[in-house]
Amino acid sequence: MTKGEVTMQKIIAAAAPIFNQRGFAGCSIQDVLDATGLEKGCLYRYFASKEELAAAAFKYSLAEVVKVRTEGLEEIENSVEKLRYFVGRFVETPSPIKGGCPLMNTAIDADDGNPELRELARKGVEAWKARIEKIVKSGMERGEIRKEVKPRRIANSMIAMLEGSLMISRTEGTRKAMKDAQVMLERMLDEMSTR
Amino acid sequence: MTKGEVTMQKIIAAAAPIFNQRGFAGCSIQDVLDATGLEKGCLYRYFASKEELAAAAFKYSLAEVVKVRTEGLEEIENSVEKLRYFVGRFVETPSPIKGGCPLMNTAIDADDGNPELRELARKGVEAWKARIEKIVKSGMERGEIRKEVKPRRIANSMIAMLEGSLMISRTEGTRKAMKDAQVMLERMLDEMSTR
Amino acid sequence: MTKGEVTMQKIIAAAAPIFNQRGFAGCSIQDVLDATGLEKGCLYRYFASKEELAAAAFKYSLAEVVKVRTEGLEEIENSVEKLRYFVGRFVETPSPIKGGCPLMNTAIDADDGNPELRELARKGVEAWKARIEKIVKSGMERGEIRKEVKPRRIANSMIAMLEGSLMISRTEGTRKAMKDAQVMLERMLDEMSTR
Amino acid sequence: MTKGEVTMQKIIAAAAPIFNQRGFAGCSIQDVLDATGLEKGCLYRYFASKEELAAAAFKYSLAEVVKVRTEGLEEIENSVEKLRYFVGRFVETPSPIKGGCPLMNTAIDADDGNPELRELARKGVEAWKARIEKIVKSGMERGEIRKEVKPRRIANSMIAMLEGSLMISRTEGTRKAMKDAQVMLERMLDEMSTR
DNA sequence: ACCTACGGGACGTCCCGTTTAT
DNA sequence: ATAAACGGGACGTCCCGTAGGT
Repeated sequence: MTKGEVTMQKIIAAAAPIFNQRGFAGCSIQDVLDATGLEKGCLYRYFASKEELAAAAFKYSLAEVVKVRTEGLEEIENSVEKLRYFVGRFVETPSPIKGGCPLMNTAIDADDGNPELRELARKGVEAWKARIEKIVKSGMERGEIRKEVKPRRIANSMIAMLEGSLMISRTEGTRKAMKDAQVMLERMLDEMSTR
Repeated sequence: MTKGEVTMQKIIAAAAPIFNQRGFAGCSIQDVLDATGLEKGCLYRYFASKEELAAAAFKYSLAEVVKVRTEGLEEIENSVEKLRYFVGRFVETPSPIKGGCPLMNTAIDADDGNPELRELARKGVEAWKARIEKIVKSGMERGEIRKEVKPRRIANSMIAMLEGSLMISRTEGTRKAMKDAQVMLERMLDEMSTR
Repeated sequence: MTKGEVTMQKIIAAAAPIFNQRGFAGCSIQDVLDATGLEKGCLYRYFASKEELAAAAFKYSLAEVVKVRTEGLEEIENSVEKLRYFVGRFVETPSPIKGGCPLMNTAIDADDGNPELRELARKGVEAWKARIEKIVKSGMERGEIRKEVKPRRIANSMIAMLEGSLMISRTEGTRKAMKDAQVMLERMLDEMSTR
Repeated sequence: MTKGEVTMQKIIAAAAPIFNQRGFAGCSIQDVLDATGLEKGCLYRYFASKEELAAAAFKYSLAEVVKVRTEGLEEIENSVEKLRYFVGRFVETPSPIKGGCPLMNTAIDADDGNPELRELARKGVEAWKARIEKIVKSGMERGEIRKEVKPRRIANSMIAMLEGSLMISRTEGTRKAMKDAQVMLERMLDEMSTR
């Protein structure tokens, strides 16, 4: 890793929580510079524009969040348990990037204007859904999940419930909504299980 | 309504979709002015600051959204049907203010900084939850809803599912996620019903 | 004086010693901003470029210097005494603008490039020479100064001696060179006097 | 002279007029490079910093100037003639380094900040003064110069007059001021002569 | 209600001085 | 000796939010 790459990563890591907390329009390049101790000329060597920096920061944030939320997931074999584990992990683990879930933040923040960010958020949701759908499908093949279940609907419901309750929890400043979501989702998982 | 009040309302109505779409930091007072045809000096006769304008715009947006989502609700007597109606209405009726659900937008946008807006969003969520909880409780009293049900959990789940799926739908550009949410919520309502 | 004019003067007064000390290329707009407490956007409302600001600052510096050096000059009637007074004043009074004589500084600093500043310095020297020449000529008319004297040569010699010795004094950090110049110039004045 | 020394001298000779014309802050290392056809990395093999290069360039400029101004001086025996010759040479010979007298330029340019250059300029003035004082003193010993004369005052006056008039001449674009200085200085020399 | 004045500050470009690798 | 990489930072434009004056 060259010195420049280190610097670039440093910038991204510093920018990620700033963009995640304050949104694209709500923070300035100067805020990022202050957080890194670097100067403008340096930053613009690595990122052609604020948009590009925001995109890199979002990718980083999303990767960090995914890493933390899926840690230990592969070691579980049973698909229902996998989903249950995933729900628990989401509910218990706070976002490693300050400012909450970058996927939701960016989806909302970039919804109008900033097509690049918007597209990245879209892909993030899509990949998440695909991952859940795959688990459900494989569970059906393995006979762990009932045949009538619609994988896409499960994926949408899980994500919606988790993100939605996260939003409520953040505005309320309590974890209650997330706990409620967990109960409901576990009930859903029980119902679709063949056991 | 005096002439001044008309002007004020005109400004608010113009500002609402702009703030809702682009967020507080993402749009300028000039954007609002352009939408009204008025000039800066005039706006400052009615609103002391951008924050104040944004707060007024949010209150307006929220009121509009609540009106549209609860229209016809009071005419339904059965509490389960009431909730079912509400879900349907949410899923089918787009936000009357451009830019999606102002509650979610503002909750996310104002999460860091802008305490006034943040507080307004909090109250909005709180009121919504209270309304649902009240319906559930009255349903329990009326024997329409099973006793084991936790009103708060129902409220949280409904709102989380609806807002979460709304977010997915917006990033995807499809209504699928919302339809899925509706199916799951109706299933939930069936289960809690005494019938 | 409008608020803007006050601000403009504040900027000029802050910029004058900075440019005078560090030269045009040797200082930055930011240095001036720091000295005023203002921000860039504000400064560029009043000055279109660094060059323009430097020109205004130089004009101000020169005017201050001239004011201080010629104070009390008009009350003296005899032309030789006038010149003597002027020499004394120059030797004893330090530049009111930090950084030494702005005329010499700018003449040297702007000698290559920066034609506007260069021209201002030229005019400054010209005016100074003209003033001295005028005193000499009037002295000749009044019979106080000998007829053979060449006014231009007196002007050139006085200015050269004063500015040259000022330069020496500054590099040495002593006032000796200036005192020596004073002695020589007074001797010169004695010789050209008819008394 | 090794190959490296040749390169070093080439750089210095190229840098001298550039620094002398534009000042330390007013020119860039790239300007020097362009004048030599070399590349940056190469220059930094010979000079550790811009300051160091500027110091070397100044030393070179000063040596060149002194050489040219004192050429033929030693062959003159009479001290008054020596001084007269010196004045003439100064007035008639332009600086061999473009941009005027490096001593004055550097004295002004480095007056604030850049202590190394400042010190070099100081030493340059000091040496010049010492040289003139020595001639005066030896003239007094030899009986060519009157006893009442103050060597230091003569040195200061000569340098001040010459440098001061040089400054005037450069801003005016005429040689008049220098010629006037020459006349005055020769008159001064006549007066101090015992003949 | 309009219009202009005002100070603030973000953005991005350019290039500088220096270091490193070749 | 060349050339690319690196961090620093100056410059100037644009527009923002706000205040006054008309």
